[in-house]
Amino acid sequence: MNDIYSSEDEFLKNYDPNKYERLSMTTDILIFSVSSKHTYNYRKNEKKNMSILLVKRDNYPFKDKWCLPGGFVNIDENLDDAPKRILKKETNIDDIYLEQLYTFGDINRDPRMRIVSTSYMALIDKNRLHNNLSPNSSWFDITFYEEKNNIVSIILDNKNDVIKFKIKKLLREKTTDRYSFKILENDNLAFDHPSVILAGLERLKNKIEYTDIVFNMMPDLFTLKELQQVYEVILGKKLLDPAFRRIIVDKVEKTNQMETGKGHRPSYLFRYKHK
Amino acid sequence: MNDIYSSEDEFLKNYDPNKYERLSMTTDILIFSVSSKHTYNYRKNEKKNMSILLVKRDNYPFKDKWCLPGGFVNIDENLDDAPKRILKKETNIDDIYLEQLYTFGDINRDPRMRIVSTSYMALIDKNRLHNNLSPNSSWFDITFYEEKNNIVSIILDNKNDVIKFKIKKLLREKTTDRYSFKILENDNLAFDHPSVILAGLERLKNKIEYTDIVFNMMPDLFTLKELQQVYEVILGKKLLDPAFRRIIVDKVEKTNQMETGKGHRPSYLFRYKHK
DNA sequence: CTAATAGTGTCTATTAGACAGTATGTT
DNA sequence: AACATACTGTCTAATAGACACTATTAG
Repeated sequence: MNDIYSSEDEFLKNYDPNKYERLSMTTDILIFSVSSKHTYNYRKNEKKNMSILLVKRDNYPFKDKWCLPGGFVNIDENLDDAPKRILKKETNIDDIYLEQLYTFGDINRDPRMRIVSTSYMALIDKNRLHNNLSPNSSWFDITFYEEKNNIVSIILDNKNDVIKFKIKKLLREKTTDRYSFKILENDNLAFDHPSVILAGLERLKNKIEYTDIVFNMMPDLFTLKELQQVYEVILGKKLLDPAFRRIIVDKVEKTNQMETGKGHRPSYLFRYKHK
Repeated sequence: MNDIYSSEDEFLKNYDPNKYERLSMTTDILIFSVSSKHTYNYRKNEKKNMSILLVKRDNYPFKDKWCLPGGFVNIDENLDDAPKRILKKETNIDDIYLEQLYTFGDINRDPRMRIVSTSYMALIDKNRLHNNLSPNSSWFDITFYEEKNNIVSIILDNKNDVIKFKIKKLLREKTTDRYSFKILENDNLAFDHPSVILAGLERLKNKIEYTDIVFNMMPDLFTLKELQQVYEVILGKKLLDPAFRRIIVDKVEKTNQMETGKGHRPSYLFRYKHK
């Protein structure tokens, strides 16, 4: 086993890449955005919601089920470049916020063969797409709530299909990993993608508190109430106006533009203040 | 490309796993622990420090350099099981805290071939090992400090060898990923392991504030000052005694045992209070 | 005018930071 | 007694939570 070579070059020349059986890698991308639910009272504000882009599979495995956008990592492509390539293909936009989330590598997570998948989370302002989506993809509104016993229910809805699943968060005493999830119920989402989505939602919930990533999902100009609603929907709780404004005030700058056409006092528009 | 099959079974039977060229995966493990530096004044307390276990490579590539313990992921092994197997081999202990850190997958990160590596972070109380280490591995004390311009200097020292490296944290406007690092200087550490170590230190620094993971590095019984010193060395700053005690008091329980043999007032010993 | 929301002032409660004091072992 | 550290009391500063008040628009 420990063959003896006189130099690194010689070693590399003789290296057998098949000493360990090789595997395939894919990447799955959580593309999160914010949606607005229209209300039929002209006075009332729209309701904000999180949404996620899913793709309908037109091929086996999991034919006709929904799944996260993704694909194989090419052999001559940096791991990080795979999600960028797919994101570009899917949205036709280059500069999208993207961060690595977690790598899922259970033996049987893919029925085809051994495939390890590194998931990424992308945040985008949906309006930048101008409905410029590939035909088999669709935005799903996200509703999620935590029941007792560390069970999380997630509902995805694109007005035609509703996808529901439940996941139990496993808290082991020692090898405690945040993303150790067990899928309890799942109808229509392919692979282990329910776990990936939950991992993403938890990352988002966590990072929104100590980073500025929300602004990647906001348009250039927004009201503070809109921003607050995005925080609220991600954190799953109401925030008090004065407290929220105290926290956010250093991150945004007021413009002299205002909303119009609302049946109530109009709000100033703000933009993200890069530091 | 879109072959037509009448069923998922038929599709799987005909699936060609070589449609995409396959690659190898490895895992690298950051095994963190706490060390104590003896002082030659009988009155003074020992100084605590973080330490990390490194292995001297006895084979190419990077022969005779130090690296993180790790190895190839087997084709019939869950991704998470690879670090567990290696950790068991390295320490002969089963129940070690372990969490996935990040997956590094640049094309040329390994001179042998295309290898993607998922790194894990393990936390252990060094005393559980009873110096039961494999002969080519060694604990290195960690010193790190952040210079200006997002440059971090890290020094690893095992009293025989000193390993120094500098890393620049890249903050890109859009695709901002925490672990986008550029290695500026590096003498003696193999592969991209400097980046892996920095990623681990940052994760630790972050998670110590909102989780109880520190206790995985502590012995069963410890003084509050020892615990405080571990916090201080991970966070890189001094903490005030009363403030620290206020925060920690709910997580520990006082025993009726005390230290002995110190040239000053002895401290009560505490243990972690699992909730 | 009214409904609905925007935006602010201020009081209180909680938490964090700072410092000084008292307590207690070994040599 | 002297040293070094353990541990606590308390004051102050900063932050978070709560509520109420004023402001402003479309219809």
